[in-house]
Amino acid sequence: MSKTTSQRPQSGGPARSTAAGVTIGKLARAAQVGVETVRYYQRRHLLAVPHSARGGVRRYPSEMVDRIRFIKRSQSLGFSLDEIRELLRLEEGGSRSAIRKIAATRLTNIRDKLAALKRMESALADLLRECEHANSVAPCPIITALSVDPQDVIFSPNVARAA
Amino acid sequence: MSKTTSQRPQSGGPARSTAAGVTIGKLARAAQVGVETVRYYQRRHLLAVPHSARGGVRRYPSEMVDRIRFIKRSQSLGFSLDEIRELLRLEEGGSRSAIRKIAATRLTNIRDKLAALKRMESALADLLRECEHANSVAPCPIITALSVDPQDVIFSPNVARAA
DNA sequence: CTTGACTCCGTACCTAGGTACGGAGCTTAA
DNA sequence: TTAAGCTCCGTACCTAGGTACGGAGTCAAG
Repeated sequence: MSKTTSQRPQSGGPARSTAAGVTIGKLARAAQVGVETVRYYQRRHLLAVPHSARGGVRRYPSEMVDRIRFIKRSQSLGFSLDEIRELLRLEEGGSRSAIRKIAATRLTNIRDKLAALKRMESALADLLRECEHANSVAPCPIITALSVDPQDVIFSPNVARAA
Repeated sequence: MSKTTSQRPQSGGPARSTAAGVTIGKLARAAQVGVETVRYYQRRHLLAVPHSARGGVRRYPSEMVDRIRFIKRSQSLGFSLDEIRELLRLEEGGSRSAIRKIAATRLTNIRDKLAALKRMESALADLLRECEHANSVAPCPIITALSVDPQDVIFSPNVARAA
C-alpha cells in the first residue's frame, strides 16, 4: 500500500524507489525505534548492514523489522545486547541448552537484583514508618540510622551497586 | 591515638605532620574508599574541600570519615548522590518532612523497579520452565516467545529500562 | 639531600544503551 | 533543475558513579 504519495502519516518524503526492501528510516519507523538505534545495533552486530546497491542508499529486507522487535522484546525481559546477539545467533537451529543457559544466567541475575532491592525496600520502609511515628523533638530516625549505625541490620556491604 | 609513628597497618609512608587532621589518603583508608572517590565526592559537592594550609597538602578533620560512611550507607539504601547531598544538608536541623519526602520518593522508585523486575522474573521463569518441559523437536519456547508474540502477557512496553 | 611515598590537579576512561550533530551525497516531486 | 527530505558516516555527548593516568609539588626519614 501507499506506493504513491497517497496518505502517509509520518513526515513524508522520498524514501523508496523501485528497488526491493525499505530504507533505514522506514525500517526504524516500522520497528518503533530511532534511525540512530538501528545504526547502533549494526555497530553492536545485532543487525547486519546490507550491501549498498551502488550509489549509497542501503535497502533493508522487511524481516529486519521482526529482528528489531525481537531485540526489544528481549530487552524487556532483561537481556543485555550481548546476550541478545547470542540469542539471535542461536535463534535458528541453535541448541536449546545454550539458549536455556543464557536465560538461566539472566534469571539468576534478576533474582539477585530483586533480593537486593527487597532489602532496600524493607529497610527504607521501616525507617520511613519509624520517622512518621517518632516524636518531633527527637532526631530524625532516618538520619540517625544513616549517621552512625555500625550494626548490620540495614545492609550487607556492596549489595547496592551490584550489576 | 597513634599520633606518633607507632603501628600503622596499611603501607606506611609520610602522610602526617604536626598539623591537625589527616591527609586525604588516611581519610580514604579510614572510610574504606579510594582517594579518587573522595575527590569525586568533593567535585559533586558532597564533601567540602578544606583550605590548603600554605604549601599545598590539605588536612581533613576526622569527622569527615563519618560523613563518607553516611554517604556509603545512604547509597546502600538506594539513594543517589544528589539525594545524599540533600540529606547531608538537612542532616542537622533540616525539616523532618523534607527528609521524609526524599526517602518516600526513593522508596516509590525502588518499588517501581521492584515491580518491573518481578514481571521480568516471572516471565523469564515461566519461559524457562516451559522450555525445559517442551519436547525436543518443537522450536524453543523462549525463542518463539521472543520472535513474534504481539500478545501482551509478557510485558508492558518500556518498563525494562526505567531509571 | 636524596629517595620514596604521598598529594594536587586536570583530564580521560569505563559500563550500557543509546541520542545528537554535522557535512556530504543521493533521490524524487514539483 | 532545484529544493526538500532523506541517507551515510564519523564523532561527540548523555547518565551515574566512579576509576585511572600522569606530571609536578611536598614532606619526612635515612
